Amino acid sequence: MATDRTKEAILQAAEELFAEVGFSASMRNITARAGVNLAAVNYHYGSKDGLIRAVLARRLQPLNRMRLEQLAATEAGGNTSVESILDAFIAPALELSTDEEQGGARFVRVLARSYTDPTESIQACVQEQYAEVLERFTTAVRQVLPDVPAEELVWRLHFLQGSLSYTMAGPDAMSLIATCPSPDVSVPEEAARRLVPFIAAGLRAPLPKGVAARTPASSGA
Amino acid sequence: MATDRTKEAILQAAEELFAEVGFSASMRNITARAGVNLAAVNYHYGSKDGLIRAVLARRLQPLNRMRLEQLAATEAGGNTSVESILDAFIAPALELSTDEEQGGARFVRVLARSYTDPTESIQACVQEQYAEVLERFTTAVRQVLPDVPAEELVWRLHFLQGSLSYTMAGPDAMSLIATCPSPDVSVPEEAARRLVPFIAAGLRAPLPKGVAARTPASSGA
DNA sequence: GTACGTTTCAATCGTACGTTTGACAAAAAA
DNA sequence: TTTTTTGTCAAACGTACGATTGAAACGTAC
Repeated sequence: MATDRTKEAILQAAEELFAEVGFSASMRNITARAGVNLAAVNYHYGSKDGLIRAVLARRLQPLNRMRLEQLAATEAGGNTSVESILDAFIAPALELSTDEEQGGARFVRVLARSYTDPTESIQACVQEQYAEVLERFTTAVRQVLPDVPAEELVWRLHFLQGSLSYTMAGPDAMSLIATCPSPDVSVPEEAARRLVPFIAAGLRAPLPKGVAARTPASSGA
Repeated sequence: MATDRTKEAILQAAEELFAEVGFSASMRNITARAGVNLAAVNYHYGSKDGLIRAVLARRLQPLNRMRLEQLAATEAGGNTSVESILDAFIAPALELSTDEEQGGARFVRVLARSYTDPTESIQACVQEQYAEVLERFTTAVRQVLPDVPAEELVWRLHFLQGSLSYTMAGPDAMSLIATCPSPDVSVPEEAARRLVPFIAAGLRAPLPKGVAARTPASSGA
């Protein structure tokens, strides 16, 4: 069907422009780049909001599926190190970000933008896609690090999410140093390779004052 | 002068709305909340862009000054732990975020938003304000952790920045878990208290593969 | 009190936005 | 063939935006 090409072209153009200028990219810009009519967006996706959700869901769904699969494979293989669990979370994002046939680094930037965007529907979409993954990984890490309370673990996984999204969000944010060798964020591989040990150490960090450690017996109540 | 009240009211209203709905808040909303005329923004700040920069600069300038002062005091006192340096970076932000007479938690959210905003002038403003602080803290941490290469250190400080901004960006992003006790991000104190040990451990983490450790003698070339 | 720079105000400018419409063609179904 | 569905298209809709204007009100110095 010719309609599939139109729908795909819109997704592609939208993804590109969302990465370049953010979600405020106009539908006129998007449809112009896609080479389709302006009304096609509302016809195929109902609204601009629907388009944004479609752009996110197209990549997030396979990404999160891969994360869960790799986590399951890791657990089945008996590898219960923090690094292997973290790798199951980060590596699929890395693969996606280096696969140009998929969104490539482009979509990772879109994803990062979506995390801090105030728009309600974007937040809802991201949360919906992310909820299951976060829950699964929280319980997985909890088993490996039984001394860390559940609440603290959630915090730390959020710190991971923050570092990941901010780092991927764009070269602009990180090219602010003249005196130091500025890191090249355009290669997500580089970021992930450095991020994993950093986060692994953070997850193992001693608890902050006032947060009670959990003894292996008191996990119930 | 009565003009000071107008200028202040605009800053206040803008800060509030930027925290609530992002920088896309309209000038009509801002001036309506401030109880001033629409044209006052362009009169006092030249443009909406100028207003955004003014909102950021008003808080960032004192904040960064305090960070540098506290860092200098820490170094003068001979306390050269990673935690004390990190504290000099985070604690002033925390104090600002708990001081309701200053921006309070509100501004921290605005600040977090500014980090990931794609708008060029916002990026430029943040980078300008942040450059000196980042450089100073990089060299400070480098002295405490001489084995970590400069480039790696820049990466890790960016991870810190990412975690901080994402965590503060909004309660929405973090209230996505039903099964776990959801963290309360509306209290930045809470976030900072948990963030410091996390980041400190990350800074001390073993280097990723492929990143050569720096021997104390080979720091030159 | 008059003159002058500063600040406020209502009104309006032009532009860009997301969305809708109705005509039209092409394919599918009857 | 007729009917219906599906998709595309140019044009326009109403709204909201940032910015500007010129006149009015203010404070201040002479």
